[in-house]
Amino acid sequence: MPFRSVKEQLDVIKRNTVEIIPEEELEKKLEKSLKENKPLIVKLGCDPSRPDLHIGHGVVLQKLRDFQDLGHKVILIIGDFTAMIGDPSGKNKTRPPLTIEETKVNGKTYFDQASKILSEKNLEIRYNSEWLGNMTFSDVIKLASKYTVAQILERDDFEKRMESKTPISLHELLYPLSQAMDSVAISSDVEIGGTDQKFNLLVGRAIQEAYGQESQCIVTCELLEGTDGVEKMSKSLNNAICFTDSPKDIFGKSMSIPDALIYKYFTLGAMLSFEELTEIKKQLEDPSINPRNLKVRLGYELVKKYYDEESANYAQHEFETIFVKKEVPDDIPEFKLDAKEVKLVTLIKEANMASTSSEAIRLIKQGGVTIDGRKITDDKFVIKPEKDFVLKVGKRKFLKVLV
RNA sequence: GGGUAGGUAGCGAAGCGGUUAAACGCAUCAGACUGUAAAUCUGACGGCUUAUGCCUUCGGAGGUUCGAAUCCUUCCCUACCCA
Repeated sequence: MPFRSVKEQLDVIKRNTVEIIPEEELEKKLEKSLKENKPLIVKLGCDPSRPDLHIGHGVVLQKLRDFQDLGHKVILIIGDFTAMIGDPSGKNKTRPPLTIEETKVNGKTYFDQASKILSEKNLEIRYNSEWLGNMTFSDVIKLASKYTVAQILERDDFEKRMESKTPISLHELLYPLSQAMDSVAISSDVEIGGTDQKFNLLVGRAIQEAYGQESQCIVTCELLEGTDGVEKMSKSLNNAICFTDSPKDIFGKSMSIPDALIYKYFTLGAMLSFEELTEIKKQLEDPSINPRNLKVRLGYELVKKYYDEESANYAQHEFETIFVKKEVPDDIPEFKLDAKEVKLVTLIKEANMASTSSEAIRLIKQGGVTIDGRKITDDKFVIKPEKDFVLKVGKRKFLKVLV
């Protein structure tokens, strides 16, 4: 398949990226690829210890997709072997290592989710245990000799951990090197990652060179803040909009982001076209337009991107019903009640509306529980239902109880 | 190898023999309010079918005591300084 001109390709590649290092080299690679009609090898490393993808990952995956659409070959590396080390980034703590089996399962999950964005064309998946698992100790020593302690310790995470006196295990220092080895193994031309991966990606360049290869170019993408607006998006920080979230959740979570983040989410999350973004920007600056309405649009666009238009409409409708009109949504889970009478606490717990009875009691006492819209604050309340009823626990848990 | 400081609930961090299920902050959840699952304010925040009751928690295991997160012994783990 014919490639587009270098300039056109660069335009696509540059969109929503932070840095291309070094840009001239990428240009040369693209020229060469065009001349020889040979696709570039584009690498993305995936961490199977955290298989829950969120829209922050979406930014990077979309970039990968761009490369696919430009006709290049994308290799997704499932870091099943490196997961046994645990990437020291993100959390300033040593991560619990995973077994190879766990990482295999997670890798599959990762891929399933990633295919919401990636195309099947021009895609290859490799597990890095394939080559890292076969390295002998002397191979490791050879690899380790290519980089210095001072260079490794330059990495931001390590520096911070040294400062705060949190432990760094020796094997964690090897993480950037093993990731670099992946680049050597597949002779990647380009590696993509979030800006937090910059260090690792650069190590890849150095190690490839040390192994007699041409260095990869690196393309970094912006990180998306989580719904709290402060920390970067991460499942463990509970501020992530995940690929696997229900349309309802994606919508609701979008509504909960701070106003300042609206534009960024439209750009990086929903990835609207340039024209649409300009329009959004204009609306954001217009004081007569309620930012809430833009968030409604955002929620809609995100659901549309990750599900479809119908789900988006539905999620929006549900949100309006529950939170604006404060009504019961159309579609709520059902629970068949067998007994003639039951304590409310028991029912809440058994229907999984609360995880413990203490929690159920708390919810009742705090006025968070209603039956058919009637607030129940007596924690000893016993239900003797004659007909079906709707139980509401907290803000957004509904249950239709069938008698 | 020598020394010092530590390991407390989801996280951070007080407490250092009794009224301590354990201050405080963050996170979480609920209520009020609203433009929203935003912000703010208020409250809850170990478990038990609910009890001025019982059970389980302060790195692990023992011990002293009427009583231990707090004292002792021992083991495990971490950081820092010196070598």
